Amino acid sequence: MTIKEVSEKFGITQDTLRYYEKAGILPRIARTPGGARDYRPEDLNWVEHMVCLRRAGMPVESLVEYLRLTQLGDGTFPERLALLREQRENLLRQQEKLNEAMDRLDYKISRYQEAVKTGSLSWDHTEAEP
Amino acid sequence: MTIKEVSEKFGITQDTLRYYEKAGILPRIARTPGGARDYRPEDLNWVEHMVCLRRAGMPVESLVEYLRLTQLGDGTFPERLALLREQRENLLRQQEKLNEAMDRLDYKISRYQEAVKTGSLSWDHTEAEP
DNA sequence: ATACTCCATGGAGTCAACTCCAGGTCAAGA
DNA sequence: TCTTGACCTGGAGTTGACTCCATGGAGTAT
Repeated sequence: MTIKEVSEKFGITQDTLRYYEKAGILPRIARTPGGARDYRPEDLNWVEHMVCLRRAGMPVESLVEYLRLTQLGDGTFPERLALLREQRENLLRQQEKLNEAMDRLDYKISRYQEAVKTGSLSWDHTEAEP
Repeated sequence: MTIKEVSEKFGITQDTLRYYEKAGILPRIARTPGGARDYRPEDLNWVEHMVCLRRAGMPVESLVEYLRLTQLGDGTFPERLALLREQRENLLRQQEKLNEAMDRLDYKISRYQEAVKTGSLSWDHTEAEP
């Protein structure tokens, strides 16, 4: 599969794919005789995995380490497990922050809806207008 | 309240607080006769609000607009509502990405746990090892 | 042979959001 | 009065993650 097809399949640019490979979160992709990247099915799985984790905000640096361990073979299962657990904790913290912000937004939205309907905002000690 | 106290209260640096003010996501903070910032209780509410939304990844730019509208008065309720709704959509999308990544991590973690126990990883078509 | 399109590389540039720093003011304590 | 510590400002520097660009090779259609 060409880089163009892969970039379209996953909705990221070709530049990003090349950057990921250089950065080390994708393995060295096979080349055609002419030198063009030729993504194999296993590569696509890994690309999808990385794209998903990146979209959730996992740092490239951690993913580099993860690929490195994976390529070192089965002996690194415990380290990989530790790394994934740590990242899971990070995602969990991120989820909490999102939920907190979501609650705030929902509260504000409901207040503004009210205000738009009645034309004024009744005072509330939880308000934070400067 | 001094900038030091505020920074400790919310776990952000003094530099960040000054940056937020300059960037326009905090209102102009009152000063002591000597020129030092003196955060009032309403300021603290707003700071908390901004810190919470920033932690969830809401862009500074949107928050600037939000503060601007707020300071323009009650006539901007509809715009503020629209802005908050838009940001709510963003958080929702972010939540979905997080959930997707979380599922992947959990799956991987369970597989690695198994592997660490048995000493090997049985093959699985959903695997994405490069 | 020419043109066109896709792809490669190395390196520079961009962007958001801080973070750090130099040089200076101010108030309180020894 | 001198020192110390917290604070000020404007501006430069950093970080992470891309994104863009100039230049050049390959493969295909005319």
